[in-house]
Amino acid sequence: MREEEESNWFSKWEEQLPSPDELMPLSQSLITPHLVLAFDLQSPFSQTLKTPSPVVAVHPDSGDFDSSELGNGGGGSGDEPARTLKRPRLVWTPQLHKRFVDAVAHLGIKNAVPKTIMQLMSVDGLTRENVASHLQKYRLYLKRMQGNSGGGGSGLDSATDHLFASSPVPAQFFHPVRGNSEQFSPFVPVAALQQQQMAVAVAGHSQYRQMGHFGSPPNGQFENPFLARQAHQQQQVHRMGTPVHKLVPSYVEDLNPSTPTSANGRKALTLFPTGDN
DNA sequence: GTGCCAATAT
DNA sequence: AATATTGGCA
Repeated sequence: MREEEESNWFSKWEEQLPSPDELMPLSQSLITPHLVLAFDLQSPFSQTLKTPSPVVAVHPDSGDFDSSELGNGGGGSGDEPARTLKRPRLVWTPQLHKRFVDAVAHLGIKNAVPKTIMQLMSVDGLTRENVASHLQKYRLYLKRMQGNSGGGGSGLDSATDHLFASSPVPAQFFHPVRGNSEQFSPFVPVAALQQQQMAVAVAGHSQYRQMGHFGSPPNGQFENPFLARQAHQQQQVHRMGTPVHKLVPSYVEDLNPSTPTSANGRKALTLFPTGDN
C-alpha cells in the first residue's frame, strides 16, 4: 500500500507496455469474450483468440461495471435494463460466405438448416438468426440463378449478388444429391491446430472505423471491432439419421485478394477485404 | 422449439 | 444495399 511501491510497479508496467502493433492481436484477453457478449460491448479490439496465453493476467472480475449506460438507452426506453442487447450487424465477407457455402455443401441440402450450418461453421459470434437470414437470401439467389441459367443472361448477378457471386455455387446445390447427405471432403483439414477461429466482422457503430492510425499493416487481419463469443467448442451436431463427422473447427481461409473497394462509403468494419468481383 | 418464407424494419 | 426482425404457418 505504500505509495512508493505503487508508483514503482506502475512505472515498470508503463515501460513494459507493448507497442500498439503487438497489442492489437492479444489485447482482448483483458475482457473475456463472454463479457463482451453479455454486455454487448463493442470493443474495438475484440478478438477471438482462445489461446490461453496468460500474457497479461488481469482481473476483470472486479465486478465494477458501469451498467448504467451501456449504450442502450440511446434508443428510447432508458430505464430498461440492458437486457435487450443488440448485436451489431453482421458483415458477410466473402470469406465468411464461403465458409457458409462450404458448410451447406458438406452438410448436404437436406441437413443444411440454420442451426446445423451455424454449428458447422463454428464462427464465433455467429448466431442462428444470422445464418437463417443469410440462408434465406441465398436460397432466393439460387432459385433466381436456375431460373435464368439458360436464358438471355439478363439480370444476372446485377450487383445485388456481389457477395453470393463471390463464391462458386457447388453443383450439388441445384440437383439435390440423393443418397448422400454429405460430401466426402472433410470440412477442415487444417494443418495446424491453431485456434485461429474465424471471427465475425461487424458493422461499426461509429468512431471505430476511422482508426487507420497505428501504422496498421495493410493485411492486418486483426484490428477491428468484431464480436467475440465464448470460444465454446460447439456441441457436435446431432445426427438425425445420418452419420456425422466430428467437428473440427478452425479453418484457414485462403486469402481472397479482391478489390477492397470501400466504395461502399459504409462504416462497416470488415475483417477481410470486401471481396469484390 | 425449429425451420421456412414473405414482408417489413433499420 | 445489406441485414435483422417479425408474423404466420408447417
